[in-house]
Amino acid sequence: MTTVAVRRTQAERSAATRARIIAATVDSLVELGHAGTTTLEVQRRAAVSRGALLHHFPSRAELLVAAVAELFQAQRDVVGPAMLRAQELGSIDVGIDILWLSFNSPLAIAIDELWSAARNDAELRDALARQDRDQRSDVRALCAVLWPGYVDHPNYELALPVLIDAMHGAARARVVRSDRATAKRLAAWKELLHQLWA
Amino acid sequence: MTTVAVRRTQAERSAATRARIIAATVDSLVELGHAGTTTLEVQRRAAVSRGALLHHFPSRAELLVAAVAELFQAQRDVVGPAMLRAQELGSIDVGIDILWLSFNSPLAIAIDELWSAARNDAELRDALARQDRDQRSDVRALCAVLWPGYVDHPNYELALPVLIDAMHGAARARVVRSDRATAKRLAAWKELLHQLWA
DNA sequence: CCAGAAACAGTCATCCTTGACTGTTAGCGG
DNA sequence: CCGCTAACAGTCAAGGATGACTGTTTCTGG
Repeated sequence: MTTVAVRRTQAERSAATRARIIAATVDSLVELGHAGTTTLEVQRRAAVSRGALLHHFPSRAELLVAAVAELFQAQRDVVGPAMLRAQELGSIDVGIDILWLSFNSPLAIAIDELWSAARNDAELRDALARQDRDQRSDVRALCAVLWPGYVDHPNYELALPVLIDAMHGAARARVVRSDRATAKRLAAWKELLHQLWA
Repeated sequence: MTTVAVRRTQAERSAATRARIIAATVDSLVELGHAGTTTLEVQRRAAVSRGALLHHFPSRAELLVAAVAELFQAQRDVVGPAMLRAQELGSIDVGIDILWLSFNSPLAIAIDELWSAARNDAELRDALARQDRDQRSDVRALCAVLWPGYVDHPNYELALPVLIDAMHGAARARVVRSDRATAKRLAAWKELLHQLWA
């Protein structure tokens, strides 16, 4: 019984394996957190041998850093579709709902998990700092699309960072709070922007 | 050479050792994070034997839960003195500076570290959820003292949760951002409250 | 003053993780 | 078609963490 596998170039095989490994890493980060994401766990989830894993990522640190880059790219693909689906762009309320999505994706959770680890890992911290700068630009651009009518409002630059920080904080606090509390937050943010951008 | 140690009751000895262990745990949480806070590390810092540590806290989990309670109590003692030192209570700016203190103490960092771990530890999560409720009451009471002149303002209830969430988010983002960014945040919050509570 | 319990001390087996190491296969350039 | 290299497979040693276990000291109630 000979293998009748589809012939693939080495580059294709390699890329596929690498992608599987990173996807497994992200899944593990979401489900088990940074501490639970051992190289063995990733290896199991990706169904690769130890040799394959170590070949692509010589150390656990390099694996996580690679995951950072991947997460950043994937995060971009989360909000875009939501924006396209939104009928009534320009509304404060719809904009906040969409923006909140980007803090709720599994990717955001994985990134958050890495932030925690970064406090004691200089290499990871640098990687995340660079990624954070890029991501902030993205978010700013996103907001400009969400609320084109308000970008020139004198309170626009004031409210945006506060709103984003608040979402960060609320997303984090969700671990120990109820869903109802989160819903209240959403309402409060909408009310706040309505007042500030009146 | 007989020991000439001061005679202490068992309860005193026990309490002292227990306190040393918890203090060491908090220190380790701040310096090394949750993952780095092993029972061995705590044992070394507290200069106690393994038997002593395991006697007071049979498992690592119980140690961390005990640290939660201790942290909560200690957190209370951070802001109080700052409030007393403040000359000009009632001012928005001073109030924000003081409130921000409570997010900068080592204790806040340790608590944050435990929040990260709580996502994968039900026992810890429950302990933190209870503590979070208490702490939120405390913060509300603190704000009432900081801004007695605004508690009846129609926007008071609206602004407070947003401000606190934003501080949470900013405190967390500090890991990957500059101090200058933090200073900007402080200014923005002040400006925001000035507008909302005009 | 003494029996017993609480508070500590020190050691150990077990488990887990990590990355190094050796062996094998599949594709690519010449 | 052939030698080489990248891609993968599987095993292993070293280190560290955890909690169980046994032994010793210190206090307290009767």
